[in-house]
Amino acid sequence: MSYSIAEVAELTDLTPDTLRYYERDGLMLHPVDRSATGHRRYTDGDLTWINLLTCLRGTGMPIRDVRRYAELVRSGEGTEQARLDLLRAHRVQVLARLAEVQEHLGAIDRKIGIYSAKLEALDLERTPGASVDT
Amino acid sequence: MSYSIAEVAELTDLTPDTLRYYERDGLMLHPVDRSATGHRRYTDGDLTWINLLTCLRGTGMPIRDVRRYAELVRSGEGTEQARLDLLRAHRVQVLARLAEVQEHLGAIDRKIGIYSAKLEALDLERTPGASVDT
DNA sequence: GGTTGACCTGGAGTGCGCTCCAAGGGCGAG
DNA sequence: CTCGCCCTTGGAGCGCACTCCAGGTCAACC
Repeated sequence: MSYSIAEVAELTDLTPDTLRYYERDGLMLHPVDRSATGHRRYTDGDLTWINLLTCLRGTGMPIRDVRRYAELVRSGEGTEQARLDLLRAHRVQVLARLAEVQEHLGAIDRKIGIYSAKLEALDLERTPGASVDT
Repeated sequence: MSYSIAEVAELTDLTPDTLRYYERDGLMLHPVDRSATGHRRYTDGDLTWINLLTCLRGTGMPIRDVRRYAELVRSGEGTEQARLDLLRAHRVQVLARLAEVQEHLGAIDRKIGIYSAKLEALDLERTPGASVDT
């Protein structure tokens, strides 16, 4: 099975431009295969890889680190420890970032609570007969 | 109590440049007070506000939306519903983003698990007498 | 044979969020 | 009086990650 760039764009939620950009920038394991007319033909293996790219990018890994990871995989056996180190380091960063976001979100939630209470109080004022339990 | 820009930078983990940038860009509620010599003097109220800015920015709200929120607060009473709407919309986005990151992170964790197992197996191979429980 | 449409390439452009810089003011220490 | 320091302003520059464009190739269809 092989796919055109438009099909892959559809399947991965990336744009054709982004797919070409990733390839140029060394994020793919190999240059993508070409048809007789020079059009890209993506394999299932390519899709699997792009999926991993998406996970790394989607968790905020910078392009340059993704490229570094791709280079390690490309280098083949013997780089497993380095790959693992890279992924683990990234994992630590993501967890830290998640914790930070959750903390900030907590503060925002408290703010939302304050505004909600304020507005509800105003509502009750305007409709004095309304039930307290709504 | 009032603070120099350097002190605020220290307290908020922002740079003086960023603080000036936020002010220029309309993210502050008011232009910051100045000393007789034209130096910025931040109040405790300013600090509280910057803290909120940090929560919004730290959860990924774009500058332009933070500015919009600042404008609403500046406009005073009557904008509470709009502020609440803005915060709630942001909250929804943050939760969606968090879920996405967590999903991607799960995939990465599985990858880490695979590499860990692989490398552990290799280790055992190299040190045949080692205990299985380490 | 002309047109359409998908794709190609190299390179320029964009939006975001800072970040840095040059030129200058004011003030205390030596 | 000079030096060093902290601050001012307006404006330029930067890194990131795309995103867009011009000009061209090829195959298929009318």
